[in-house]
Amino acid sequence: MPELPEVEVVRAGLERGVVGRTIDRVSVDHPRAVRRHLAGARDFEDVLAGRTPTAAQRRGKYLWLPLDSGDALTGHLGMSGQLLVVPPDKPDETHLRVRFTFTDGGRELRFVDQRTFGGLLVVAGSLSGAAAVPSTIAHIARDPVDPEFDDDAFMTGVRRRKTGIKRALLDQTLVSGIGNIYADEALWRAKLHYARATETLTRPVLAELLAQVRAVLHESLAAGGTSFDALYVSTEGVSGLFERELHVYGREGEPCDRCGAPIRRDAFMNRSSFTCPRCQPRPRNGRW
DNA sequence: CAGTGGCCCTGTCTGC
DNA sequence: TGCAGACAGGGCCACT
Repeated sequence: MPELPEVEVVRAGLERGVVGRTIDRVSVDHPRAVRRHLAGARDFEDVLAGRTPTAAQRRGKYLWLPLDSGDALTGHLGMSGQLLVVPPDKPDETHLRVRFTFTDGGRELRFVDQRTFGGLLVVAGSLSGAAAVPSTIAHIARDPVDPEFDDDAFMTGVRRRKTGIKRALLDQTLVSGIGNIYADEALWRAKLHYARATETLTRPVLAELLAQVRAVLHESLAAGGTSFDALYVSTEGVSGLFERELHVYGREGEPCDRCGAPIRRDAFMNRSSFTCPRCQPRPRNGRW
């Protein structure tokens, strides 16, 4: 559920709450949370003790903290991951997976994850250049709010695909940060059906879609992200307020805010797609 | 090679 | 009441 706006809220919280503080001890309570750290949970704990995060970075839905050692603590929240900065005497969360304490004795960093789709790992010495990203994230495209995002390359890339537009929006190697919620919202705003064939979309249509993607991401950021339940919260445990501004996602049967037609839910890629059947007519033969 | 679909995981909700 | 099944879904990986 955390998509770009939610992950950005967490990144900002890490910048405020963790950067510049020296890690004292790390304890992994659930090995699956560090399964991508191939050297194992014990190594994860050992290599982080005594290290100091120097920044909090994000690309798409990935987060990383460059460390004074030159390594990077990298993470993904998956479906239900939370990074909380809380007082040490706060009772442990039910799904606490990793705990970080700091040498100043102040607030702890806790990785909490009910469904364990998320995870943390340390990527060794991969941050030499100023713009470098950890090697495990190198295949992820820039996101639409990144100043260096290449609009032309995105439009060319979409038109070269042979698939539906929503699949393209969800492909993190083409454009990152967009998940099921914001894909549906941006497509509704652009009046495009999710199955529209990518090769039929003109550059002006794609430019408009990209503008709507950016609009919905920025509006959600301003609202602190979208929280359907307690699964997405900021580092301070605060929910976002953007759910009340959603036009289609999760609104099956409710009237479209533009035309009044009841919102439709379709099965799509083992999940759901929400559309207005009138504003976003289903293309024939994947075309129009 | 690109595109597609199955799977991982747990809590909540619905229907028999 | 109890239990099975559906659903939530990002990303990885196997398969076509």
